[in-house]
Amino acid sequence: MTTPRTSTREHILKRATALFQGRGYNGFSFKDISTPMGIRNAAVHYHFPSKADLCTAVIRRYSDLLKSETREFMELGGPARVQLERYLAFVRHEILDAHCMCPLTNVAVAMDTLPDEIRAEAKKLSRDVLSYLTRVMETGRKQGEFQFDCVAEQKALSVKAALQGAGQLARLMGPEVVDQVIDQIRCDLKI
Amino acid sequence: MTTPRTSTREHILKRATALFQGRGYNGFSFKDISTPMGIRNAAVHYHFPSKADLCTAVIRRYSDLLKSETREFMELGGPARVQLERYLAFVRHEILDAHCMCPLTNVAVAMDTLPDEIRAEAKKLSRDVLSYLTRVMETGRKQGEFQFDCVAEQKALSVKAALQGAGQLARLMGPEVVDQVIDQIRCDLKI
DNA sequence: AATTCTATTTACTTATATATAAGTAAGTTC
DNA sequence: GAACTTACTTATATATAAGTAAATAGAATT
Repeated sequence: MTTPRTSTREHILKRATALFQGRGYNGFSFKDISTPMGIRNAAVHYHFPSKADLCTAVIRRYSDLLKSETREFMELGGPARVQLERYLAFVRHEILDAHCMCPLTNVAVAMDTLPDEIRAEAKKLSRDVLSYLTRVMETGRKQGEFQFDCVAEQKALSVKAALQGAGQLARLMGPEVVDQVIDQIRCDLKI
Repeated sequence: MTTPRTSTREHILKRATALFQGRGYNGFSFKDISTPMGIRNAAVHYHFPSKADLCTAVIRRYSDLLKSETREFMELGGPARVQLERYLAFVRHEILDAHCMCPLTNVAVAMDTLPDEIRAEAKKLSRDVLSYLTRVMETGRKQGEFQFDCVAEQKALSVKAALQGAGQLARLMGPEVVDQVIDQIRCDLKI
């Protein structure tokens, strides 16, 4: 072959991401990855011995992406509003352009059918996302950018929950749902 | 057998409901229903020819349950706060006691892998739930029970989205999440 | 008492899943 | 240029899925 070998692994990971986030753990098979790529199932197994390995890598990758998106703020601070908008744009893109759910949704749904590794990786991700959003909320309130009662952690949790739900309702009721929920989040924060 | 035959169908439906809402469409098989019931797969197929039929019935059943829970209010009106609390208690029970997701979540996640019938049934359900919640929000605001800006429909959508998300995050982060999100919903409505 | 209907089992089929073993061509290292 | 590694392939094992056809047991009907 003349194609550079190193890209195959990354290519598999990209397809697996789209499938895992798009259909859930039990909604796709190795064939859905290998056939469109023009390779064999066994080639996928070569790079990722088991489906658990593959999906763990998918979640870890998502986690890394999120960390690199948020690192700046976590280290330097800055306006919370900008950070929130950045996060909302990221979620919006995932739902509307990539037609993907948050991995947390897919893990939660199939929870009882999943290997431990995947559950653990998703729990880690959920803590990271929530601690990030909590800090955004805290900072935003302290700097007078947002207004809300109750604990910042609880507000962050509710925002995350609403966004996950929005992704699901969008599939059933249409894409406009996403912007409506995002708008309501802003509205409830008095932005 | 001496067991009354008419109950088998209902028993299947109950197990299928727990499995569908608990693991998603692609997360269970006929065996998961038949084996614990001490019957054969074929017996399940007798009552529900295909998995699509079975799951459509599950969603329809949920829909009927919801309708009977909400009919009173939709016909007679009354305090919106009472209705909202009733709905919240229903959702809370589903998540914490039955360990079930909303069927809308499970349909949305597996959307691309599902037969049309199921999708159609879920779309119907989503319209029903949203029109009910929208009316609760409208009535609540009109009667001065709730306070919120923006359109009632949008508020209803956001509440529903947050509750769906809460069910997912609860599996990853613990059951307390549900009450936190519910509390925030009340808080944002100034209840 | 014979017949018919209902619910169910037995015994399959077809399809697909994840995974592994064994082999190989091409590149890489010493 | 021999040994080794990378990135695959073919072939196959094992299991599980959804679904069906035919036989049958018990209940209800005539």
